[in-house]
Amino acid sequence: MTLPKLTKLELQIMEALWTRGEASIREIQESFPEMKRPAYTTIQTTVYRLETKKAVRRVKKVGNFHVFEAAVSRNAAQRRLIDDLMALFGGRTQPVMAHLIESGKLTLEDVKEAEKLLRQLERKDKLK
Amino acid sequence: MTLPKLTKLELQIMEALWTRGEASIREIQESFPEMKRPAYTTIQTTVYRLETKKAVRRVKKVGNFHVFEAAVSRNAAQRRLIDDLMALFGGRTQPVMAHLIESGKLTLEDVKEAEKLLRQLERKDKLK
DNA sequence: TGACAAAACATACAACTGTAGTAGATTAAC
DNA sequence: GTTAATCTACTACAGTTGTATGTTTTGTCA
Repeated sequence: MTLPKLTKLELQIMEALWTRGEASIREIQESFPEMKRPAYTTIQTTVYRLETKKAVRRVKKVGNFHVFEAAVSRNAAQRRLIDDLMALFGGRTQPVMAHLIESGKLTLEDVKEAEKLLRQLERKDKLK
Repeated sequence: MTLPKLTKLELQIMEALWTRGEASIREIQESFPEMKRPAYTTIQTTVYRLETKKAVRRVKKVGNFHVFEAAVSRNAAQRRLIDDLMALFGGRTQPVMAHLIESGKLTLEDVKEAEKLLRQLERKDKLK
């Protein structure tokens, strides 16, 4: 059972659920910056679709509205995004890194941090 | 004039053009691994759409077939892909790096390489 | 030069996505 | 209880993408 592919809007909705834990359609809608807030029913339809994809589930009903929560973790969803991108690059990280650097998004600190993480991981691997 | 968003199939077609320089529909089609080779007309339709998007142009006609070439660079297209992904992460590279590391795609060499690149860039910046 | 092969071009169509309107149900508020 | 606000559930529709078919054009070779 692989986790579904999520679109941009779907991800924004998931983001609201991930940060809040639970939310109603209205709350999700209001989490969008006022200037680019889709109609209530747009959010609703998309949440329903997420439900069909098993990315979201309803947890309870309060008053006359339902409360939803994420059924897939942020981590898994993000991993999926990155894996998909990497597949487009034939799994090679080098071009990706190069682009990140050229565009100035990757700083020396980021890289140092990454290096630390890697060394930690290495140690852990040795233990087993 | 921003460069168009390309889908997976479109990118695969572009890849064929980027590596070959020029190619006919037939050649593009045959660049796909036999087991997952779309029909000739599928490629054709998609190339036409790429033409509409100005990502591809026809350079000449040889015999009764057209020869196409990429009208956007691999570099620009890849940059676009990564920018789009980064936007989903709010521009923060950290989570992306973390995922790459966790999934074992990013090695210590990769990171060292990135560091070198960064230092070079830094020097260049100082000069101006 | 006429038949055949290959390519081009136009058209189609279903799935998916973003978008939203409407009708009817539910709840809250007097 | 009646009404106003809010939700839900259903329906719709246009743009994009992957897929392909059918028809027309072009080129080649006997």
